[in-house]
Amino acid sequence: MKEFIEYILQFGNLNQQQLDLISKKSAVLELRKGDFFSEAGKIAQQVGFILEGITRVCYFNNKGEEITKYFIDESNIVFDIESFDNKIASTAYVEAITDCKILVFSKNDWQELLNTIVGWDTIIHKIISKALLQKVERRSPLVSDDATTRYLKFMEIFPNVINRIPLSYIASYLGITQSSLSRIRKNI
Amino acid sequence: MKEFIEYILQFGNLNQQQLDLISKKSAVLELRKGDFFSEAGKIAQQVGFILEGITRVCYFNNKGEEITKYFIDESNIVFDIESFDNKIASTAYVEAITDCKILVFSKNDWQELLNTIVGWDTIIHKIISKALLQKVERRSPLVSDDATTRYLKFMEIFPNVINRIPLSYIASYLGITQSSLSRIRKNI
DNA sequence: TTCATTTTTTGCCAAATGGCAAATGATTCC
DNA sequence: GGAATCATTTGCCATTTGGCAAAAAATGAA
Repeated sequence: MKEFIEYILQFGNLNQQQLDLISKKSAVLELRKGDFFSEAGKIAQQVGFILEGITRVCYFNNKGEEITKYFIDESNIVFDIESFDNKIASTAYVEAITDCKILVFSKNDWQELLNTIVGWDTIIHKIISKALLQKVERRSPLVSDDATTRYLKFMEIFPNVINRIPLSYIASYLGITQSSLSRIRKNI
Repeated sequence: MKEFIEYILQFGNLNQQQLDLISKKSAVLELRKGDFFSEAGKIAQQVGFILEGITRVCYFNNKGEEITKYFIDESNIVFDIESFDNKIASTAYVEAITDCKILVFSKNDWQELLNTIVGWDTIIHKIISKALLQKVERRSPLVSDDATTRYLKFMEIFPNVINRIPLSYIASYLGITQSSLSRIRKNI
């Protein structure tokens, strides 16, 4: 919980009473490696904040290949706004790729916090904007660089992910095959 | 202006008086092909809405190559939030790649609208979230598909851009060389 | 430890893409 | 119209990456 409080206070001020209320509405969800936080085809029902572990957001392309869109690790929000806000089916899976502890808020509680805490909506908007911007920035280099450069940038962006997850997920994130990535690593 | 009113009313309701105020604060900026709407290294000073024409957001990578991150065309917002909000130097250029008419709001006027019009901030947040989501969705396929598929998807996403801009920009957006794109087109 | 399973590396060859330069085509300006 | 400029296509060959399958290494369970 402490991590989450710290996180949100970056984006605006809240008093102790407000923080307590937020705290009271949250729960800790424990996922085993391989469990799903949310699934494609279902409407997102909760907002999460990763306390421990790594998740990946993925989908299946039209060839049936599983594509990793990005990773979400400690101290980041895991949240499918589009599905949550618009009540439409999610297009991606969020899978725990290590054991995870995730702070979660249900849809109802989340809404209640928005209605109760003055300024909470502004903080949330800032958090969401930042998270989305981050995603854009993390995807862009993947397009224009060659595979080796992409891998080097990946290591910069996710230094604490590299040795904790299978190579295949990284390859799928980088848009290359596992074999190619293995060869690329050998040459570094 | 009509286009902009229509655009914002998708995201929330405003009365005539409010719309008039918004109208009054806007100006029309005309750019010639090749002109910059904003430049890397400078702090974004305005919010734009494209009435006519196409712009591209681009930057130079560490090899000195010019990379097109994405295109922004008619009826879309052109806005570097990160630079605008945080008063930090922009990391990208926004270049008109056809002659453009852009509705612009200065930083001051924009701020004034936020302070004056109740509910404007919520609408803006929705607009920004949507624009950012769109960017993420437009970048993702570029990573995991082969070049031909990327080009086909590009044509779906930007049907009215293809024949109005040079091939080289599209190639740079797709992350391939102009020659490769030319060959790919021949095979379709 | 030992066996089974999963993950990673490697070899082979095919296919895709890049780099460079020249040829062709289109546009603009005088 | 003609010259200059810019955009696109093409040829040639080098390099990168993919596809497939087998070997090697790492991990986990009994």
